[in-house]
Amino acid sequence: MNIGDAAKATNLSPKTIRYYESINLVIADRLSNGYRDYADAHIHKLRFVQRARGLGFSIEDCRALLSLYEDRNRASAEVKNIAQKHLEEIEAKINELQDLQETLSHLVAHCAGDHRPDCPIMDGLSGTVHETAKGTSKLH
Amino acid sequence: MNIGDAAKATNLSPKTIRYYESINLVIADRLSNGYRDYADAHIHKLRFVQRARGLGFSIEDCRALLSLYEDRNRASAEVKNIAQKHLEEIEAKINELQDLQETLSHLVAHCAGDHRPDCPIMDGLSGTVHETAKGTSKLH
DNA sequence: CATAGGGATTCCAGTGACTGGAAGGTCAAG
DNA sequence: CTTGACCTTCCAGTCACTGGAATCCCTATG
Repeated sequence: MNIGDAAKATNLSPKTIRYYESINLVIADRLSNGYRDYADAHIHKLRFVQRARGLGFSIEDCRALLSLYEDRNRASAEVKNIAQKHLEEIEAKINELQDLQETLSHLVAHCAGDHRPDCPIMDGLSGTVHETAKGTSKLH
Repeated sequence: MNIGDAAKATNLSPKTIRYYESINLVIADRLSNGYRDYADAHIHKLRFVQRARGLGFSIEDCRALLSLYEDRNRASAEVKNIAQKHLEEIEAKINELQDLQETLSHLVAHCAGDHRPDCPIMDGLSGTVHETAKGTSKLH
């Protein structure tokens, strides 16, 4: 199975599959013409990574999860540990974004949004206005 | 005022301030020795950008907002438009993350997390298990 | 006056996870 | 034999910085 078919089978792009190989995540065999060759085991690994990425795991998490996936003697505790950490990061980010949402939606709600220059959003950004007791939020 | 003091006054790093200048966002004057020189107007702009970034606006949004900030004849509608779009992106991302959180927290909750290899998280990632009717989520 | 330090300057490279595009090799069909 | 669809590699760009190297400038002290 060549890379195009592997792409269809995994819902990844050929580019992404080549990228995964370049970082030694999933390495295909090669045919005599230099083309990559994908067997079922490769497809399973790629689909595994595709799902893990879809759940927001980083590539390094995927690498760790993949090696646990291949390990018949793994402890589920190791898997759970990775997933738990990731879940906490997601929850932290949700909280961050909800804070931003709250601040922004208030500003937006109070802006007339007409031809006049007066604008509570601008006032908020320029510090004209008393800040809410949040501390400056940082994304990422 | 040189860049170190400007950094303290704006809660940005000198690196970041130089970066902002390199992308023509906030351009300082120069002293005869080549040092950047920051006047009050520069500091106000930098603080404005710092707050906007803190609310998650992209640099390009900041650029647009800054030019509206400087425009005495702006229409608040333009500001609101930018903020509204950004707010919608934030809300979309919150929804995405909440979907992930739900899926992940279920998987994590059902994993024993002990020395045994059996693991519902792994089952979920390997596609062993029936998927919930969500469609594959994509992060960005 | 030499020197030591703490600034400042520029430029290059790296981050994460791809994606786009160029230049070229391979294969099956007509 | 040509066409077109595929494959290969490599380089560059994304976003918003951040780290680090090499060099320069300013002030204070011995």
